[in-house]
Amino acid sequence: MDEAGAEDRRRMTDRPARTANRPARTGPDSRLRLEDVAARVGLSTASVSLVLRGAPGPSERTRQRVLKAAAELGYQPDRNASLLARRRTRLLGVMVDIHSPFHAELVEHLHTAAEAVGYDLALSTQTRTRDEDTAVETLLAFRSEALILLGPTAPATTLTALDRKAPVIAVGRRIADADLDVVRSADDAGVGQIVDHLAGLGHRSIAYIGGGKGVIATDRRRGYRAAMRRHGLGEHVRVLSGDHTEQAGERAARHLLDDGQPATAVVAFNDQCAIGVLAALSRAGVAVPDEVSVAGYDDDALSRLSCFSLTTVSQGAEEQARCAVAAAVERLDEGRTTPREVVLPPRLVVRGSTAQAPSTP
Amino acid sequence: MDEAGAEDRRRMTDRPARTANRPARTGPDSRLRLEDVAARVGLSTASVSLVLRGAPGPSERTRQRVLKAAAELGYQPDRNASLLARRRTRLLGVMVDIHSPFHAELVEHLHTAAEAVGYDLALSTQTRTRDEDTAVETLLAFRSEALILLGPTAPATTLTALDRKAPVIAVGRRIADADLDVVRSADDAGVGQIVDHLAGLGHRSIAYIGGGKGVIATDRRRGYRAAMRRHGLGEHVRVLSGDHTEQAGERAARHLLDDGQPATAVVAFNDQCAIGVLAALSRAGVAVPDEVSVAGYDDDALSRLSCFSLTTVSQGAEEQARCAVAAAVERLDEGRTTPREVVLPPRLVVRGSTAQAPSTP
DNA sequence: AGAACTTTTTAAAGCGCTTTAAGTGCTGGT
DNA sequence: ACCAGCACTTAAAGCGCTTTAAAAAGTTCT
Repeated sequence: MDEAGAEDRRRMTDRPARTANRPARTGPDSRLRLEDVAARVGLSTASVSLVLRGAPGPSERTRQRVLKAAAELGYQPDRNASLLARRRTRLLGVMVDIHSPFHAELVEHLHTAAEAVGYDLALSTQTRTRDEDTAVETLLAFRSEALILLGPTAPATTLTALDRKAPVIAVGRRIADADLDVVRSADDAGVGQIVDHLAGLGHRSIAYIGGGKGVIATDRRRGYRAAMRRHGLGEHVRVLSGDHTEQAGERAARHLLDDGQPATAVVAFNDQCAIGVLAALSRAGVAVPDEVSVAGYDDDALSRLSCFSLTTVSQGAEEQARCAVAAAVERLDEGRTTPREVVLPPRLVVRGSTAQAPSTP
Repeated sequence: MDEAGAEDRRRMTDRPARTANRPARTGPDSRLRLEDVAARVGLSTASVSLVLRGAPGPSERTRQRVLKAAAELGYQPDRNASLLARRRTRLLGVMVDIHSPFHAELVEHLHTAAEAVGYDLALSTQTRTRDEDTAVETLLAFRSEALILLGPTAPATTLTALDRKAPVIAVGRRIADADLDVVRSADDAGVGQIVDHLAGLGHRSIAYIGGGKGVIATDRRRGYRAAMRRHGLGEHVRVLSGDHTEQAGERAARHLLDDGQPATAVVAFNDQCAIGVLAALSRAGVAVPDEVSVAGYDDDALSRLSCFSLTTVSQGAEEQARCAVAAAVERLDEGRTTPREVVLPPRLVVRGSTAQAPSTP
């Protein structure tokens, strides 16, 4: 009875039953459909759909039979069709710079965070040959419901415009006057923690190597100044110009060495730059951390190398990822419409490049 | 006339015309449909579809009007719906380890290569918390037509099984006896080039630090042995055990130093390991490259740092990416069914860590 | 046994797009 | 006039799934 019913039903579809004569090696169009498994158990596609999504309704018996059949057939639902049918895609579009190790970490945590709330991730990368716009277009074409942009460089106006197509969550960059969600870490506080750490070790002459004039660089520099003053070291404030490169670090370090009054500690804009400092000091025969302490920022993979063992600041990728996903969910599922900025405290990572200030006899 | 027609047509759909009362801030379900732009110009969706895909048929006048309307409305096609309707997705699923800089480069080139042949990329990453299976499942759920797996670690049997669902192209790893496409670089030849380079600089005592017992490590070690023999340096062959880490490099380097007869050149399994060697040598006061030359493998970002300036071997990401996409296209569009292995020659990158062998007086 | 529910199951209408067969007008030839 | 032939256009049938309203099958209670 059951079987006969199944046969009839199959014949009702006007497409030939592909299941029967499927070639061993399947081409692009050879996948099983919901209907195939429905036919197998002699039920409607509706029931099968219900079971497969764990929706309430089907009886236990039906449930078992369907699951068994689906497993035997190796059925795999077509996400596209499914998403087209429900009105939602439950897809979060993530733009990353695939060359950035920090973004890599973020993506890792975004995955887990998104999964927890039943969302999927669509990844699109911006590279030297593929700009932000293209990446975002792709994300939109996949019908991402929200856009999580890691370190976007587009101007605030562009982002605001984009936000009208889908909620935008900018991660890692402070964005002035844009009407959108921002998740970032407190760069000033991060540098502040480094200065606290060094001051606690007895350092007084703590120099800073800046990172240029970007938003982030400005914040970090401000954090340095504020922390120095907080420790009553206002007169020791010393900012050298630099950028995010190793070369800048080397240059700045040489400047310091050539000076009459070298610092006992150097804080660099980021890890790359700090490594330049290390290189220059080592070349000059200055011992780190015995004579000079050095600190970076970002907790790059670099800073973990035993030959550097750099004290640095970690940006808390996991927390940022969680907040970004939470922000997206609030927008999509909880109807929040007013933009929100989340600023997270970074975390000091003490390694071997900082130590007690040399005793000044 | 035109306008009235448009009105009628719009009313024919039983969904309320969303275009009219769309909220300023669009929710997940607020996008324009093909029908909206069709209504705007008073044409059928079929014509609009034709125009938008640049298909032949529509007249120039129609073409212009449609394009104009689409632009004005800011229409963006729904990729999902579109892909569901054609039977193809033209999507290549790419599994990457998002933490790998080399994969990052590959992805970059995969993008351009895929675009050139009209394919799109779906990215899915494997991480510490997300295994290969999950990543591949995602790719399949998006209905990728082929799977490009970067550095897959799954056993050959698993990959072969997977290949029956969609053509699999394994990149970067030699896979014995699996019935699938492989694109990789010739690891043995790469190490051979390093040895050639060093031998050409007059080195005779060239030691090698192995990378364990993986497929790649085996190939590289074989390449070292073969090259040494080719240069008549068979009796100088010296393989130290190691792995892919900095620590292994340090350990091996200390071994060499403690030995009575240290080598004048050290070739490491990879860059990380080579950097461990550099660290150990520097600590021991041995000058690189004046006393000892050091070389790595992979052309990591690390090796480019000026403080290392490591001679190494680049794997030619671009070429590998091109070949991987080409392989996928052959499978999908040209009906190739027999597996093919593409082995590309790597490229020596000479930097500052290798130099003329010290004259032995 | 039949009413009044409750639990399961399903038919059918889409989702937004592509595609094909069938139109609809126009030429121009006879 | 009439028809063949051409250039466009479009109605309609899907793609594989979800969802809803309604039918079918079971229960329980008088």
